[in-house]
Amino acid sequence: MENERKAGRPRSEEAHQAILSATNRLMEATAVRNVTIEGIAKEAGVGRPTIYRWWDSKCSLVMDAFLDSAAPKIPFPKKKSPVEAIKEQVKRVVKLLLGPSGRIVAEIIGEGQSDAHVLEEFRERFFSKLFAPARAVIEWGKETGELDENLDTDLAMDLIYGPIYYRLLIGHQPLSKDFATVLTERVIMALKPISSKAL
Amino acid sequence: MENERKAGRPRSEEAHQAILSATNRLMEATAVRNVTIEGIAKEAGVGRPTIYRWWDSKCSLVMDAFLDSAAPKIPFPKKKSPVEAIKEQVKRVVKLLLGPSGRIVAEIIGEGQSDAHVLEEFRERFFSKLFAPARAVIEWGKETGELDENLDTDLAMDLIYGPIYYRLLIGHQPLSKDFATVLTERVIMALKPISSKAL
Amino acid sequence: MENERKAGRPRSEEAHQAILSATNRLMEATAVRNVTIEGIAKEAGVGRPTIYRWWDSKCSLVMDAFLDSAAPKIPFPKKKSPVEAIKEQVKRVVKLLLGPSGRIVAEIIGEGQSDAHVLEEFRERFFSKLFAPARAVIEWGKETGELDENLDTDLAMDLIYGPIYYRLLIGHQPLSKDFATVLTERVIMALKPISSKAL
Amino acid sequence: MENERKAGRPRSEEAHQAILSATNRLMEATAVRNVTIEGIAKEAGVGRPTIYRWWDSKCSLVMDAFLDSAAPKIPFPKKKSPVEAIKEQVKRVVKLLLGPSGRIVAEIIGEGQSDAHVLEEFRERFFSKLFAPARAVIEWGKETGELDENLDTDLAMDLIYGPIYYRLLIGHQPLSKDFATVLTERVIMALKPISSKAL
DNA sequence: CACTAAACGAGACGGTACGTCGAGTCTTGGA
DNA sequence: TCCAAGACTCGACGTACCGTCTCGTTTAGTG
Repeated sequence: MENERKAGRPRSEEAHQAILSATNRLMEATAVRNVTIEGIAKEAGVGRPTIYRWWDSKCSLVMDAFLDSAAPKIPFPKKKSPVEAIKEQVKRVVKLLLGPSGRIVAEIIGEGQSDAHVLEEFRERFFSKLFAPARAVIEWGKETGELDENLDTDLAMDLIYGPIYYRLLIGHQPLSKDFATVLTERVIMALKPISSKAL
Repeated sequence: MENERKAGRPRSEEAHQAILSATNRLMEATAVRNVTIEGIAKEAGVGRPTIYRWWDSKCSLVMDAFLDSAAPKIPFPKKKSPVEAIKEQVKRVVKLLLGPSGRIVAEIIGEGQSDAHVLEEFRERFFSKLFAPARAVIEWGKETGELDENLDTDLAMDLIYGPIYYRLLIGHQPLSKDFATVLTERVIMALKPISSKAL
Repeated sequence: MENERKAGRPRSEEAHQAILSATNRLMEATAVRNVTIEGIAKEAGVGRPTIYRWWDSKCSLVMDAFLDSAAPKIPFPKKKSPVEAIKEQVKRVVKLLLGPSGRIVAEIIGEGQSDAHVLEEFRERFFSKLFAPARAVIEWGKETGELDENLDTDLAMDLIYGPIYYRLLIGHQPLSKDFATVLTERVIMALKPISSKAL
Repeated sequence: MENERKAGRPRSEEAHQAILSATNRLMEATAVRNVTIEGIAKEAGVGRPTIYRWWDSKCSLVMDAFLDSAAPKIPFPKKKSPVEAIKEQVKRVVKLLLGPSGRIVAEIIGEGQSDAHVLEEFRERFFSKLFAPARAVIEWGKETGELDENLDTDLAMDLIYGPIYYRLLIGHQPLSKDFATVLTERVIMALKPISSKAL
């Protein structure tokens, strides 16, 4: 009833996966920029039209492939306090970006600068998923009073993660665990209730 | 003495400028990604080899062209206090990035994600120049005591400008004058002496 | 007893005819060369494999379709004399080739140049059928003495029909009724008993 | 003065010849139909665009290649009489078509059935050149009175060469030297003055 | 003042990858 | 068992740029 496909050979899940994993292999081996549809087809042992049948651009394929494999699960551990939770999460994000995913994330964002679709997909499918828990923690902090209740959550997110992506993308200074530590220490100061200053 | 070229037709400054301005015109018209050497040559009325003679890649040409024209001079006005100076400068940077240069900067950074040269040139020729005064202001603030004297200047830079570039590059939230205002208000809190905490 | 098919869905005569007539429609609309199996399947509302099940190549399908519809019946009228009969028949062949079938015949022969099967099928199924009566007339003429009794029938056929197909295929001069007339007048001269020359 | 090309790298005669001879090699090895631009490029060690720069279709390339190499010089020997000359020339044409050129000629004509350009080029560049002398001989025969002075030269050409190409293209009977002989013997009868009949 | 040598425009070169089309095969579910 | 639908691999298509390579033509400065 809800089955819309009436007839026809069903999509080959085998080919589908072969394409995704070939894409991932190539993304790890070379710059995303230099990954070509042709190369993916060859690596996957698949006809090029098969790729074009299911993805309308290299970008959506790259996104799919990235999310399919590297798509990082950053489990958000319940911590005793919001501040502790933030510290912990920043550590994990930095750790993730220090790994091979970091370069790929950066390159995808890079591609996105000249292709709005990529950026949009990236935000919707990777970003918002990854950061939803972080937003929740900030809200939690605002409720408990540990963070300024007037704090704009979007701004808070940018204060925390902006510097991280900044370093990732500009590369003027390396990302590192230590950076994560000192960053959070400082940034937390900006998130606390202003009243404390009044003391 | 160091002049090695003895004879021969000297480099045509005319062609040089034609190439740079053609590049700028094209960068404004389309994505940097889609600017081609071929297109530049045609637009400039110049042979392709002439471009390759003087630039070894599209990227360095793009950088040169960008710096040649759009290269923003952000004059750093002396202000009564470091904090005021920071606020003022952030406002100007955001204003700059809101203009047409913003997209180009973003695209260059984007290209840089798959080409280390671009990123390096970008940092050396645009970035460090643009932000040298900002660093100076932070140092000044540390001296006057308005900012924490133990503050790492690099970290401070990232705290201030990270969120801006983050928004520029990810596009999850728009850059705006208001953002500049609230951003600095918050971020300044993170830069102040921790002594207040000692209370 | 001779029915070997025990069970299963019987062959759809409907589909069979749909394919043939779709092919004819397309052959009339475009060059045989540009008729594709894909196009036929779509036009006939039929799956591509169904076509491959019954015809092993586009060529045999095209032949079948051509014979199925356009396959010209050139009824051979009994005439008082062999020479009259030849004249009459040439007229009819030319008339046929001047019509839409002419182009299709030419195109099939054209395809045949790079595919021996086509040519063979064409000869066996179209050609020999069409020209069997003509051969009979020539034999008749040889018997009555109107034509040279030593005349090789194959040669005679080529003398008569060669020039017609020559014009059809090369196109250096147009086929026409007049051509048919003058052609036969001349060619008959070559078929008569040589003895007449001895006079 | 008549030099129109002002600047730019001149066309590589090397590449030009490599393409032509590669095409010829492939045409001899496989059906013209199955010769691909890609294959030619590879065989010639040449980039595909180089071919497209100079030929707008496979057909014109094939024609050029054919004329470049196989382009048969059928020297027309002066004979004592027109009839002898015709016999001699028919022999040579048949001999030519019996060789490897025959198949290629047939295939080109075949391609021409679905592409008017090919046929036109074929007629203009191969056909008319090849047959100009034959026409001259017929005219000569008409002048000397050996051939019917009222004979239409076009028709005469078709009577002579029609049967040959007919066999070449239909393949119902083989071309052969003997065929050439008996053909001319008969066909000459049709070309002689009709007056003989009056006797 | 002629000569020389570098830089110029033009554009052809061998390539790579693009996105599309059609061929012929294979695999479903339904009739 | 046959059908429609349609996904599959394969390979050629014609195009856009790439970066390199001649060409013949300026155009300074040197000898």
